Amino acid sequence: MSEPKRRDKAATRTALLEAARRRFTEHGYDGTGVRDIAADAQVDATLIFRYFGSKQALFDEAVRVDVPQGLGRDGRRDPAALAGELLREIVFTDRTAPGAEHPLFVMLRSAGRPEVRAHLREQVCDEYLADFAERLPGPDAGLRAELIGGLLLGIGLMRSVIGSPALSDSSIEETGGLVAEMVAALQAAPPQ
Amino acid sequence: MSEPKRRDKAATRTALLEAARRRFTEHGYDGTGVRDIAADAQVDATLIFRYFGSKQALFDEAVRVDVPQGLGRDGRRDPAALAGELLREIVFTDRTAPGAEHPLFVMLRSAGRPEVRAHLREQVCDEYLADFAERLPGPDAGLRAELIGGLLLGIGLMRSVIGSPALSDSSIEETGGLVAEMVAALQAAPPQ
DNA sequence: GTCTATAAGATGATAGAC
DNA sequence: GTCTATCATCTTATAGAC
Repeated sequence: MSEPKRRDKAATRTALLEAARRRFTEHGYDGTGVRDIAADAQVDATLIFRYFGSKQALFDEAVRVDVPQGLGRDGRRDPAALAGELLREIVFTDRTAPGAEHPLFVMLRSAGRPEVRAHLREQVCDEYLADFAERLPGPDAGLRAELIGGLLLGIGLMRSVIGSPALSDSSIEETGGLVAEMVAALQAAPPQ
Repeated sequence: MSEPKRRDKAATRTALLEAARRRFTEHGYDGTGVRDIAADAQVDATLIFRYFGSKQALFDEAVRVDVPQGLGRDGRRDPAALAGELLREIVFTDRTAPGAEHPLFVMLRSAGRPEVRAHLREQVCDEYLADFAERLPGPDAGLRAELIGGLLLGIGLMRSVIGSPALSDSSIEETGGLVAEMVAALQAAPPQ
């Protein structure tokens, strides 16, 4: 028998991070124990504290995401195209991959914690939606931008947590085409 | 000093149910302890087991909702009007009221539990969205219906858990007008 | 670099006194 | 109809042996 364990700090860390992302995504922060994560990663639970300090710190690192700055900032993309990009980046990720669910949805499932909610609002409203508000007409541009955010988040929710049949099976082209129409309508809508 | 407590079974039960709905909505199933609920309701924690049997049973009763059957079944309402009704019923409830958040969002925050997810999918897809699919054109009517579901759920999410500024402050008329435009666009969209 | 043992506290749930 | 006391189990986290 070879070594009983991979004596490799980096590999252990990565394995823990991926297992954490999977567990937190599926069961939320409170529903996940450090023992569960460690078992999935096939390492000892105490290593979590050795490498990350605490369960909370592991969570923070597992859901950390760098929002792609200025998604269409150089080009003058219209809102529908922007929405399409976000749809691909956030919603239509390959969820068969190791820790592939987008961090936004991991946070959504752990939104019981106030700090997680604050982080979520910051990221969604201030980072992702800022570009939309600039490109939408009317005095209610902010509201329209948030409606687009709600649409994208809702689609992701239907696919990942609710598991609705049609959306879960649909291709990004199919869904993206319909979403583009909805966003275009929002752009054309008269002030309410 | 008068009686130390309201000796009233019905009142205690109701108080527990309302406190449970509030707690479960805000902190999710796992983030809520029976002691928390009892403290909010100002009764003893053991009464939860006396009246409901278990924490899980209390949760089930707290989130039970009767889907209004056949929302526009008698009238031949179009999807945009139907969406408006759901928006009012599900999203724009008065959240200052006692246990007012719609049960769907309580479930969403406790979606770590598989049974809750199943219940959620059943209610959203089979009950709420069935009426839409019938009224939408094209071979992808089911997909379009789920997009509407995602939009409504996403809007509720932005308001309740994310707390996005514009949507949270908006009136149902304002938001409803924009939602109607988006749903109409979905109705008019060519098959993808 | 990894594991054993354990601390210190919270959890859901029960039995029985009042 | 309500409360006290308690159980068994689970939690995060730490100290220290190997």
